[in-house]
Amino acid sequence: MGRPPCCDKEGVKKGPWTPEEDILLVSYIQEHGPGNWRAVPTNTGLLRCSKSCRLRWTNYLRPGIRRGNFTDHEEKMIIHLQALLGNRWAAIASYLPQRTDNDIKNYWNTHLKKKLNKIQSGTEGHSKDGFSSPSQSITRGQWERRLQTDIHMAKQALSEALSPEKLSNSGLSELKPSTGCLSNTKSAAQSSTYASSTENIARLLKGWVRNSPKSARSNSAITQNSLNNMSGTDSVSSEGTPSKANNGVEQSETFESLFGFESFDSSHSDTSRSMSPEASLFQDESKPLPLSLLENWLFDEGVSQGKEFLSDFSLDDNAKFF
DNA sequence: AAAAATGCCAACCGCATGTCC
DNA sequence: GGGACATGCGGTTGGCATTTT
Repeated sequence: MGRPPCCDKEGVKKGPWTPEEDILLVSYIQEHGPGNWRAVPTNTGLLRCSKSCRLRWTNYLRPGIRRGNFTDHEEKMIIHLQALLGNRWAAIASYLPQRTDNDIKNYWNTHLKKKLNKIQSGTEGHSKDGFSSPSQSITRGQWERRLQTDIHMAKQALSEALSPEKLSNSGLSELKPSTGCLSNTKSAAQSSTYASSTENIARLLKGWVRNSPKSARSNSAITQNSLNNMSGTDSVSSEGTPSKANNGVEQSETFESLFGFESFDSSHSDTSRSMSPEASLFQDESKPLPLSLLENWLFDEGVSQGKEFLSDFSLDDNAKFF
């Protein structure tokens, strides 16, 4: 059966975090950087299990998180990615660096699933608008060709995007992690329905990011390790990561191309430009999922449903409903 | 105004996966 | 190679907030 869960210990507190706990956690991470979660409860005196600490940090406290108010574009991204990837929320979140997997999952379960159900039931049997049920969709060969075309275009865009001249022309080389982080934190505080206590913590984090490049760097290493695989790579230099940030922006465009997005909305542009350290790392050239990987996966047996769905549910069609 | 119903989201749980010795 | 431990991920739930009756 394996070992008992870490949270089974007696004296481990559960339930909502208090501002005091948040501050304890943040100040500890400020000093030591994220990671080694096992040691966090002991070293901070928090009566929380390590998992709880990690979750609290990654889903709530870490800088650069944007909360609430999903934009139309984000909605479309999520819908499309969900069709592509299924309920792989962490993978989906890697394409929306400022959103946590938990946030996206919640949003999907509470908003988008219903929306889509409504749409699908409303259009069932009506193939006009190009929105028919999967069972009567175009043939496998047709959608595979369509998909291959998309992927080909995306690859082309990617290679263009990653060409040196494009990278140096993007004007993002002045991007500094701290500024990005600050703006993100600010926007998070503005747009969300945070409890005031959490806003305080956001302010605390602002100061931290500004004052502690070392911490900011370590901080960046926590996000989406499975995808980023950033072990030992100092991806964020003390002066920021112009090239990688650029890659991120361009890759977003590439992804946009893959999905046929016409343009990112302003909020997305802002996100890209004011990217937090971890956000820029998300956008490192090795992540999110490389297209080739996605491509391989797409042609894997198990995802035919998603592909069928995609073939019928293009973003353009979908956009009519949002 | 109060009770009931519904929505929403932070947090928990347990399994999967990665890493280290 | 394999066991123990640490971390990540996705599904689920508890409880607060909001809306409806």
